[in-house]
Amino acid sequence: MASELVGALVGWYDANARELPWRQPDRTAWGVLVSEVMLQQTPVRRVEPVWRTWMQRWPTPSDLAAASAGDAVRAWERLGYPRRALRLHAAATQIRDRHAGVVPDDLDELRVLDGIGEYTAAAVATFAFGQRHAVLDTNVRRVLARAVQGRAQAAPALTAAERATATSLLPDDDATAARWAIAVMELGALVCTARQPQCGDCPIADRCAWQLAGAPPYDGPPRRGQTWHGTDRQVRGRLLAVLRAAHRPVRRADLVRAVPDDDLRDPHQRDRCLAGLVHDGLAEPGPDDDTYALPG
DNA sequence: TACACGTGGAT
DNA sequence: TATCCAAGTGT
Repeated sequence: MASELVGALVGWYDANARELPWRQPDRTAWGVLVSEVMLQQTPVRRVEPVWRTWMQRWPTPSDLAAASAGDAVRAWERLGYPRRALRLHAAATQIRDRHAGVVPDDLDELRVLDGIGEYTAAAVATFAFGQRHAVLDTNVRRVLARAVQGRAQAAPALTAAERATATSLLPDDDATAARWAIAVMELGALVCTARQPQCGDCPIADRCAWQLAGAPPYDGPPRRGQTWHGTDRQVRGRLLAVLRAAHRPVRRADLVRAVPDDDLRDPHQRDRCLAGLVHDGLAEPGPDDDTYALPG
């Protein structure tokens, strides 16, 4: 029965998968790794053009490692969460120094690279190297929550039970498991979506536990919404946008102009955020202590 | 475990 | 307009 599920989903994927550059036959493991980091919390449409430019400029980990961290942050453009650019740069350096510039194909070796967590390590091992791993991202968790568990959405945090379910569904051989993994994720991205699932287009709707239960609404613990307006995150973003746009050190007065007092939640917010950016390695103070720039 | 961390499109 | 959501990770 599980094999029927696999066949239905893999067949659907072959007919409906998006053509993305990191899925092309000429893709590299590095390209897959870069795509996975960029796609963390950022939609495909916004990643694609940045990924193309990035890969043209830095076609191998060693190429990126030879650049400055600031160049990486600037090339990250407006994908968001710019610490990912810093970590990707650090991972490239680690790949150059510890793996002779070759992206490792071992799950545990991938997992300890900067910015590579449980999901991304499994994704690279699976999509770039065709291995057999449970790949649990938000899409897969939602599909399994519905199709297997019969619930409208997954729990707020990944559970051991979900890992066990995903592992139990994995086809035996590596190649099929890898195709299954990408197929489930694509179904979650295109059909079994969070807001308005297109169950009429779903290849497994007839055996979906959630559909068979009458599509009951979510009854788990509420998800905390992301706060935004007036937060440090917003102020950090505005400060960093100024540093990114400038190609020389920026005076404090220019940062004050970008984030005026009236926009602050408290009088110390701007200084606190600036210090936070410096602490995170996203900004560096100049020798005079009156200028800031992206890291060199 | 819960929270911090950017940005922009969709509803 | 406000809220939700998008291929998560680090602390």
